[in-house]
Amino acid sequence: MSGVSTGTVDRILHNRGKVSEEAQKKVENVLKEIDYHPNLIARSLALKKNYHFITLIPSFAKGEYWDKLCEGIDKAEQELFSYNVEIERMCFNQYDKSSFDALIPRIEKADCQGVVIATQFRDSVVKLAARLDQLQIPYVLIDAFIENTHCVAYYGTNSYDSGYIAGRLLYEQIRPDENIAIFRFIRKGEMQVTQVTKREEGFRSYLAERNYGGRIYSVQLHADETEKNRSILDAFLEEHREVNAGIIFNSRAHLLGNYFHDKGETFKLIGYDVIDRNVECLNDGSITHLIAQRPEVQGFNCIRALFRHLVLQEKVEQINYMPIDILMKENIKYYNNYI
Amino acid sequence: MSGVSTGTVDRILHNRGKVSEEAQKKVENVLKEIDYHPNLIARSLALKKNYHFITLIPSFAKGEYWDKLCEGIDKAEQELFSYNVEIERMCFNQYDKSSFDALIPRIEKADCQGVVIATQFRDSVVKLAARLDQLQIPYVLIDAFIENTHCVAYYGTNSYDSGYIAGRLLYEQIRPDENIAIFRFIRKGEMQVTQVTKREEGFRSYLAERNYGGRIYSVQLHADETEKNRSILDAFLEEHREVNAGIIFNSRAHLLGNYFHDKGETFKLIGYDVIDRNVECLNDGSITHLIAQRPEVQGFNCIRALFRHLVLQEKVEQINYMPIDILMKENIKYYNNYI
DNA sequence: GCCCGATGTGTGCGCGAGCACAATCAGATA
DNA sequence: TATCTGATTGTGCTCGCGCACACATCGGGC
Repeated sequence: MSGVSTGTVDRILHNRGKVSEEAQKKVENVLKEIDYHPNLIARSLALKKNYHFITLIPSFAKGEYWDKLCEGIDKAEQELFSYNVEIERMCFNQYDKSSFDALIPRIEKADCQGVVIATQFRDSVVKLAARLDQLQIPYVLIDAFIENTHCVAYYGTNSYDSGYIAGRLLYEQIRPDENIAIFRFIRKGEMQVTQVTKREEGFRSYLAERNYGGRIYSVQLHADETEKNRSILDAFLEEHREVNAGIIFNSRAHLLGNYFHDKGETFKLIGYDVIDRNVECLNDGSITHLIAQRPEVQGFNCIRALFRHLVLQEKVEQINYMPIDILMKENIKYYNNYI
Repeated sequence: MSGVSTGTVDRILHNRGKVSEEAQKKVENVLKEIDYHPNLIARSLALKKNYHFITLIPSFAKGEYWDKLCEGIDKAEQELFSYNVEIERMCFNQYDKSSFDALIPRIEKADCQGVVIATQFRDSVVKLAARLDQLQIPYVLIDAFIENTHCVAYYGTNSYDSGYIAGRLLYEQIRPDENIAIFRFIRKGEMQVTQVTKREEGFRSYLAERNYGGRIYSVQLHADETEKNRSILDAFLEEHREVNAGIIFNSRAHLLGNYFHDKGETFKLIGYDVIDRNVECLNDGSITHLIAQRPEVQGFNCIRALFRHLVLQEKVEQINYMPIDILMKENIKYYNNYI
């Protein structure tokens, strides 16, 4: 259209220089005129580049949070198959920082084009991020945002606000001076996750703003010790017969739900995360509300962010707070994986 | 790999016949061995087909439901640009069936490959669907599912259940015998939408199951007549001072929210749809809950369904109920357009 | 022995881009 | 005038696939 060869147009599009001003002008005019946009499909075909992404997330069992997140990653991988995007999944033990650290050298050697990182271990992530910055490998963070990094994108919820909402949900179910319980599961060697701390802060803030006048008991339970927990709970409830509402800030609400269900007692319980076992409790009434985000969407978006950044070269929003979803028995069945 | 030419492989892949059994075997073995999947990108490039989709939705103002839905459609169009997908938007007047009917011949003449239809006018949609079935043009329904059609997909919410949930949300805020109000906006010539009827059924069912003992008043208001409504509401609230909770089953909750806000009165109000004006009310406290679905996701998915069906030739789930989202002041700000 | 159609099989082009390399041209230099 | 040089510009191949068309082989009818 402008009377020059495709080679010249190519030079202009990618401004590789070596083009006369005259040609430049002519071509630019035509580009504007026809509102030219490169055909990304043809480009991807011609480039024939392979994209190797690595995901670094905690290992998981079927139906758990990270399993659902992985579903989203799988979906993204399928969808991007024809763009030669391949995803390598590396898992670490979320209760063992060293298992995370051990993966760092493997990533450096892997010759990958992008990394998705679950931010369980803040310091290690900062270290890894710095290394990736050096290597100019883009990365995406899931779960908690970490300021000192140059991540391409972050996907997670605002923990404080999700706790704040939990505050409202519980508060609306009790009298303004009714005592409540916060349940905690401690596992040997497991440190308190920031996320959980922040949720609790938000929760307490809401109650404080409402001038809530009850007492908040803290009940310590032990992961994987059902019998011991049973007696702790029995003792607690015996001592505090007036307490019939509580909250737990991680995804283990089902352990409590099962306890109350077995006992045939109704208790207003709020928990986090739509994992299969929590959903069962929601359905049988032993959990009243779940606060959640869509892990599948989160996983999908992480991969897509890398893809958009690298392949489509679009600008990706850096901080992406996931919507905070409120699930009850009545709407859980429609909480499908719309990706 | 199997010693035959690409032409033969092509014949086998598309089973166009004219292939010896021997060649067939050899090629199939290799295909299995390398787990062959066609490169959709290259295919789409080679086919160089243009896809012309038409959307048939009500006309809208900025920030309204259908506007948001259109955002999703825009997004899909952008994303599918390189696949030569083009979308023509046809709008009708949602209060005038004839405006819908008038578009039917235009669609028939338009030589399109797919249609998205908002199901305001059931009979007309059935007629159009039958015509499209004849022409073998796939179509997707939004809003209400209509049984007698062969739509490729349907995206919408279950109206009954979304009303049922509203029942719970309101019930939890009142005493079990406290009187409440259902507000309705009547517009001249506007017929009651099925969706609204179903929501009310669900709502009443919930209360009935709870053995709710209060009275449910029905308050008739008039769209576009603010002054008249003000006096109707003044009169109603004067007569029924005990009523301070209510619901409205369409997206016009903001009209009531504004009324209560102006009056400086607190009233527990539940409404539908995250449209801009409802969000303002949620934020200033004049609406307590909104029940919603993500219109952007819905719009996006409709187009994507046609794309997947026609271009990717994937199987698309026919009935897709959208999640029923519960929005409050505290979580509305995170209700972004994650597509 | 020749032409015929039927049945298999192979070849070449192009979709829209990227990229390496070849070609052209004007002016400077020997 | 012939050669060289640097600045431009053009050409040709490739990516993986679809498709039209050319080609080869074989048996049957005249």
